[in-house]
Amino acid sequence: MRKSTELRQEEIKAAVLDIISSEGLYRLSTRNLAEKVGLSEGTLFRHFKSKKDIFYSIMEDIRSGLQDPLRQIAIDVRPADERLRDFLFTHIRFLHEHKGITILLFSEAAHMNDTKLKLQLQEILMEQKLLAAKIIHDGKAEGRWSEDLHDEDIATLYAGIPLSFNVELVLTKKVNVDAFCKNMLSLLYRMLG
Amino acid sequence: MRKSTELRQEEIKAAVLDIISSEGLYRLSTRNLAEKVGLSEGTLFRHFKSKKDIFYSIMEDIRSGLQDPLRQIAIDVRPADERLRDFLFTHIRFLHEHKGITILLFSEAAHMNDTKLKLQLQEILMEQKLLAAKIIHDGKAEGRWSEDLHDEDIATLYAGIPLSFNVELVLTKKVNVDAFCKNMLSLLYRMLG
DNA sequence: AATTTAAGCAAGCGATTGCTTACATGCAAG
DNA sequence: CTTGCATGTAAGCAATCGCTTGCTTAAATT
Repeated sequence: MRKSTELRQEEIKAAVLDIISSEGLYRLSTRNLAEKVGLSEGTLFRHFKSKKDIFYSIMEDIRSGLQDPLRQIAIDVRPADERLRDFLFTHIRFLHEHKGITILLFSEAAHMNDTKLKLQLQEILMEQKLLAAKIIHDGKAEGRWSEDLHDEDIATLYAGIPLSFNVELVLTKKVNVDAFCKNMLSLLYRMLG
Repeated sequence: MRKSTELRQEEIKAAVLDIISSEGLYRLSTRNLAEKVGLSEGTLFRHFKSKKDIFYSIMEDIRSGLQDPLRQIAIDVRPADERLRDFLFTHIRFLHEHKGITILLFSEAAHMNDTKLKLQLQEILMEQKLLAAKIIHDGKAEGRWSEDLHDEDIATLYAGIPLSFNVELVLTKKVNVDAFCKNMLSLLYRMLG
C-alpha cells in the first residue's frame, strides 16, 4: 500500500512512541520499527534519512505541541493562579497523551553521542522552568503570592512534578491525570499563598 | 598488575559511574569499560559473570548506601522536621556523590528487557515515597504540620525533588548541593506548616 | 620447591545494529 | 499510453555488541 512521505512520517513517529510504551526502549530498532509500521527497513530510510532524524522530528512536535501552548499560557494576561493551573494541566496532559516521549528523549540523549539532541532537550527544560518562574513572578506582582519566595526555587520544585508523574506512569501504568494535577496544584497554592 | 576479585569489582563499578557521567551511557560497552579499568575484556567477565550483574551489584550498593540510611532516618524518634531535613540531605548527597547512578538505572531499566532490574528500581522508589510519607504522617501526629494534608501527595511532590536535582546536575554540571537542599526544604516546610 | 588456584591476556564467535544498494512497481502528469 | 518519479522490496555490508575459548602466568598453599 502506497502512501505519501508526510503520512508515513507520522505513522513512523507514532510507532516509535507505541513501541517504547508497550515493548520498551530496547525494542526500538529500525528493524522492529519498520515491521510495526508495515514497511521494509529500506523504505523507512526513504522517509527519514537516519534514526536520529526521527527523534529530531519528534522534538519538533514537542516544540509545537507543548512548548508553544505553555509559552502562550505564560505570557497571557489572566490571573497568575489560573495560568499556573492551565500550565500544569497542559504540561501533564501532553505527557500523558504522548507516553514514552520523556523516556525516549532523556534516555536517548544520554545514550547517543548527540550534542544536537542534548542541546534541544536542555533548551526545552530550561524554557519550561523560565516560564513557570515568570508565572510565579507575576503572581507576586499581583499581590497574590508572598514576595519573599524565590521564583527559581519554585520553578525547580515545579520541574520535579512532571518527572515524578512520568515515574508514576512507568511504574504503575495507570495514573488519574486530573486528580494528579489537582493534588499537586493545591500543594503549590498552599506553598505560595 | 594482579588484584583480588573484590577489589576489581569495586574498580569496575566505579568505572561504570565514571564513564556514564564523563563520556555518556552510549560509551558503556564492556570493551570500553575494560579499557577504563585497565583490564582485558575477558578478565572483566571473570569478576562479573555478565554486564547485567554489574548493575545488580550497583543496585545492592544503593540498598546499603542509600536505602538503609533513609530507612533509619524515617523510623527515628527525633522531631519530624529534623528527620525530613536529614532525609532530603542524605538523599541528595548520595545522588551527588554517585553521579550517573540515576541515569544508569532509569535508562538501563528502560532499555534492557530486564524484569529483575525494573522490579528492584520500582521497589526502591516506592520505599522512598513510603518513608517520606511516614515522616509527614509523624509530623502531623506531633501537631507540627497541618492535618488536612495527604501524606501520599506530599510524598509524590517530594519524589520529584531528587529527579529535578538530577536533571539540573546533568544539564548544568555544577549544583550547590547544600543550597539546593536548603531551598527545597524551606519550600516544603512552608507548604507543610 | 612443587603444586594448585585464580587473575590475566589475545582472539574471535554469533547476533544485532543502523544503513546502503540494486532493482521492482504503483501512480500522476504530459 | 507512456514516461518519470516517488514509494516499495530483498539482500547484505561494516561495525559493534556481550560473551567465550584456549592458553599463560603470578601468587598463595602445601
